[in-house]
Amino acid sequence: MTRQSRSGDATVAAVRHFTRFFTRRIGVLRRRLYASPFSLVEARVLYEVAHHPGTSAGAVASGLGLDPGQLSRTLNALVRRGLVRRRKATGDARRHALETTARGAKAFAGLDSASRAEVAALLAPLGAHDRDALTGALATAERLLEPARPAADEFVLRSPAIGDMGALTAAQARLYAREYGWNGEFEALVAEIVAKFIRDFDPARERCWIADRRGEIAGSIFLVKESDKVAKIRLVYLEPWARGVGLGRRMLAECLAFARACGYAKVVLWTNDCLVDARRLYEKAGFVLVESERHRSFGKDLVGQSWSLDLSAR
Amino acid sequence: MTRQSRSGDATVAAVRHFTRFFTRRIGVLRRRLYASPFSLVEARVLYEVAHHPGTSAGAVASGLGLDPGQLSRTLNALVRRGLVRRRKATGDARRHALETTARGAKAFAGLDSASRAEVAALLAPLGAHDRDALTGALATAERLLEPARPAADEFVLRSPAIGDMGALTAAQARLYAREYGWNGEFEALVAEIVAKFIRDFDPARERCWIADRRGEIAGSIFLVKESDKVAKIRLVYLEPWARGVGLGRRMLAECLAFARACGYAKVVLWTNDCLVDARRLYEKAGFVLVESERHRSFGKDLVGQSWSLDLSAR
DNA sequence: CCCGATTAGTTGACTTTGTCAAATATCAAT
DNA sequence: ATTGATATTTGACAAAGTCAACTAATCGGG
Repeated sequence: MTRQSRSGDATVAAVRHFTRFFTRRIGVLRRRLYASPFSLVEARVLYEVAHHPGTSAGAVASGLGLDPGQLSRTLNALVRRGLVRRRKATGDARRHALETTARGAKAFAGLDSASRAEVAALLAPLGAHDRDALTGALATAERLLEPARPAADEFVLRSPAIGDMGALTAAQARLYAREYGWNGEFEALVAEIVAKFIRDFDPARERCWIADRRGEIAGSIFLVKESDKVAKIRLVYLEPWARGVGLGRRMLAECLAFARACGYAKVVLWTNDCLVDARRLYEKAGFVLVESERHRSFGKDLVGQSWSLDLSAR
Repeated sequence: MTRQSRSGDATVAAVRHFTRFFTRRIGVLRRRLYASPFSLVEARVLYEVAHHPGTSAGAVASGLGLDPGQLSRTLNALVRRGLVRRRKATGDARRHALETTARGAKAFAGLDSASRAEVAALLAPLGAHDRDALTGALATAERLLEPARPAADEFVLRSPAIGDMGALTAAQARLYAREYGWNGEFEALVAEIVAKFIRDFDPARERCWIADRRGEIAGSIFLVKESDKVAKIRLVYLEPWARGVGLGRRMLAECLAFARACGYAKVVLWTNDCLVDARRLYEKAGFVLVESERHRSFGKDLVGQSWSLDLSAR
């Protein structure tokens, strides 16, 4: 997937290249639509109205990037054909609430499934792995091109698949390298931890959760067995773009629920004091700081912290 | 980045979602062009002619996905304005060779740099890491959407950056899982090997090459020290889409040249007999099979092979 | 409650883009 | 030279996109 820091120019070139490529590729997809009785814009408007019943013309126009005038005319055509209804909106008489008629909904369903089939045909030659890779790549591209915070409900907590351990290693190594300047030593440490996790995995008492958004890894948390009564949380991380939507809390809660269900009496973890957000998370969950010691690791002077949570209390 | 096998439907939905997103995003970029005296199609045609001097109308039309008629008129407009020249092509009098005039080249340069600046502005909020991630993601997406074999000269051999070891681990684990059904044990092994490589790295006598195509990892090869006189090749792999363009040979050659320069007398490697392509590569480079033994690893019954190359001979 | 400024949407008058079929000029091969 | 293909142009439109003027409602003070 990645990378050696390239110049800004190279990225600009890559984006322009992709834009040209995709314009051509989309062009092909678009043209196909002409087997239907709808023009491309009509189909897009129908899609928008079908997906957001009750929207206003303005919302549709800005959602599709269309000129309000053009949209008005397109809507007229759809209304004339009995596919879309304009209804008085509640409160503001300037705007109309738009919705599809029964006929419009049916026409849209036809269009939609045709479009789906077309894309499915495009993807037919790809194997499962390539599909997953494509899904993730598109999610990454969109996230980076669109400066908007993802919604909490887009994240799924799932167990790891093959390759995820390596991907996690890469993600964490890169994250801490750019945020704190840690060196390859940290990547080696993570690689050793995940290798050990795979080798000694006890499915009944250990688990790993991957936070996944549209096929892109957003974070992780591991629970491993230290002894019969003590579990240890490891490799907690969250991509910066996935922070601030309560995902960390959710992951920790999931992890602790599992620890309780396993009958552990205590959960411990080790972290560094520079990871402020994570520390706050542990405190809120009831963890207490047990020990703190200076150490030199990953090319930096750090302060390691041991935290502990008593599960038998409560 | 990644993934847990999702249904075909989910990928279709992801592609459709991205198409809508990108259509809107491109729309914004396109409109900006209108500050110039060129229409969008004129600009695109000018771009194509400037980049491929001497092309024919047909080539431009199919390259941009334009109707030949539309293109003909657009060319007329550009010729009328003195920006493009039609010249008799050598051999075939039906087609004209197209090229920009001096004025056309100048106009194009202005457009081009404006477009570059615009994309650069779009990317301005991104840090180096995000830029690299975007570059790689776009390369992945394009590769998967366009069924065309990459050209040999697009691949660069470079040394690893932070995160590459984890990414390699993921890539190899996934590759061998889908091609040969190997399980997580293999991923653990790779993670251990890369961890050890980082920890014990001897820059004078060891090296790792990453094959990189447009920010996407396409393969790897490692040379590590076994003893003063013996080096070992490890973790050789090549993505299926990067095969068949002589890249494997190039990587092995690079690696062996380095081994020679280091003064090693012998290079050894261990592989499995099911990796047929790799074996052929080693044979061609002069390696001889030293030993072969059955073993059970990665959830499969395999035949391991030790190969050796004497560097002192020759 | 009224008044000016804003906002949502419509309409008219365009230009640009995209489509399709027919026409013209070669070319390649018998 | 004739025939069937290929490259490009032209004509006639349909669809998409732009821009400014216009209508009707709403909002935020006085």
